[in-house]
Amino acid sequence: MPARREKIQVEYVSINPTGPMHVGSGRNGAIGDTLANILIAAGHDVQREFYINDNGSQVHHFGASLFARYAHARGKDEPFPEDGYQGAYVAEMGKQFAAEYGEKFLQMPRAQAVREIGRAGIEIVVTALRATLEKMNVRFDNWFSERALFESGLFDQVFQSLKDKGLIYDQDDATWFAATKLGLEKDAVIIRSPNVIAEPDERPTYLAGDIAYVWNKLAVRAFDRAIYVWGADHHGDVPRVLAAAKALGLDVARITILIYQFVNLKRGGEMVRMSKRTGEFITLDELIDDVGADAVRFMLVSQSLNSTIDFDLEIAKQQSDVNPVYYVQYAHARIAGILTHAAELGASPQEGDVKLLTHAAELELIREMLRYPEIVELAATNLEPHHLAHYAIELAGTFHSFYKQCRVLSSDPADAALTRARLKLILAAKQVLANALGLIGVRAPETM
RNA sequence: GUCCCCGUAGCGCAAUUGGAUAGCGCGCAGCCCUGCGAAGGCUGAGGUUGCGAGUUCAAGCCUCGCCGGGGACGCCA
Repeated sequence: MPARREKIQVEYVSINPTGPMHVGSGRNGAIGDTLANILIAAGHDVQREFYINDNGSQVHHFGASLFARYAHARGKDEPFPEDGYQGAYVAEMGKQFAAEYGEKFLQMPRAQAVREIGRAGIEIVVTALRATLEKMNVRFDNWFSERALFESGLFDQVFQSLKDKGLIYDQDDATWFAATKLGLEKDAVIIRSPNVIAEPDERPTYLAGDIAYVWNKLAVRAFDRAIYVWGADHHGDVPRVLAAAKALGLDVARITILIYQFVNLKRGGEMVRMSKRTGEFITLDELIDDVGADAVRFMLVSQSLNSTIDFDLEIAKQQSDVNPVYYVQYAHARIAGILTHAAELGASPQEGDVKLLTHAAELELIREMLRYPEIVELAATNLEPHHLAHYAIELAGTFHSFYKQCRVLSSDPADAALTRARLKLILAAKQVLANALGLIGVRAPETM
């Protein structure tokens, strides 16, 4: 148990809901969800959150792309936006909308149509994201809308607060956050110039949302701690958010932004170039269907956040041995098999006397099980989910070794007491394996 | 140019925050199923932890400098 039960929010995935997930987001989900599980196991009060970027320019871009595809599907001539989303899924959605809504979006002013179709599209994508994440056992307690930060007036409030502190200024028609006054190297635009974007509600940059959001987390909702899971490409944003939080009077020690490195997809050693434009794009969904949810999740969570993951499709598919998740699951299923057999024989772990467990392999297994709480605490303290995966492998190995050396079931009545003791032992081992796998979000199967 | 991550056995990765003989999986050379699941167990080969200095009783881990790989430095998300 921790010294103090903290109210912790873990926010993860939070990708733009404008397209399917790729493997990197899968890593984010595996990390975040596992971390949340671990913190709960360590005795904390945890809330899991997905931040939906449903505000501003990305909705516009997505909406404009979708509108164009929709219009085409209705036989109308509509120019496709230059920086639009070219993925086939957008065209597919455009067709769906054409069938479902008919002329509806063509009968309203274009700006309104783009906005409405964009929002409708995002809703559909979010539903799809949710389904993909569910497959991987990645769950959330709350889906938080970025737009709400602006519509509720919270952004205006923190903006004013920064302004009062002299940290906001206008230049080149844009509004800037004076990060240099807080020791950073550059200032950053917080509200874009009208020359760049016409629609007022699309002018706030991501930084604007991030600042309002951190205030919402720590001041409004009063979490003791806010943990973010971000990809390496966002590491440059960290100092700005922290600086802004500090300027608002928040204790930055309550904020932890975890940065994980990229996932490279490979096929037989060759890098698979992921490009939304060219269409050579392997979605997380396809990967899960191909490789299996347990294998994908285990792989993504078993490596330290600091190391880049090379995910080779050939290896992951063809040689399942390469993925130790089966090794661990096999240990669990093996125990389940013995227990089933034991029940058939009428043997029971009831009243098993652990004092009879004196074999070196038995003691080793007990020792390994006793490490579990220590590992959970280590992972919770350091926010390092990968320890659980490695521990699970080691526990499975210890069990397999025990299994070879010590027979559990015996038909000899003279062994009855030892059998009960060993049944008790493996029942415990099964539970610990299931617990470890549960934290990782991987199934603990009774049979394989 | 500045900043972040990585470099550990042929390959993929660990190493409980600086501690004793650096571990695990795959692969490789062998061995073990006429009794509980061989998706398993056992034995063996394979390491100057990228290179060079430094700090320390002690460095894979900390500091500095190189080399190599990846990422970030937008009125993009």
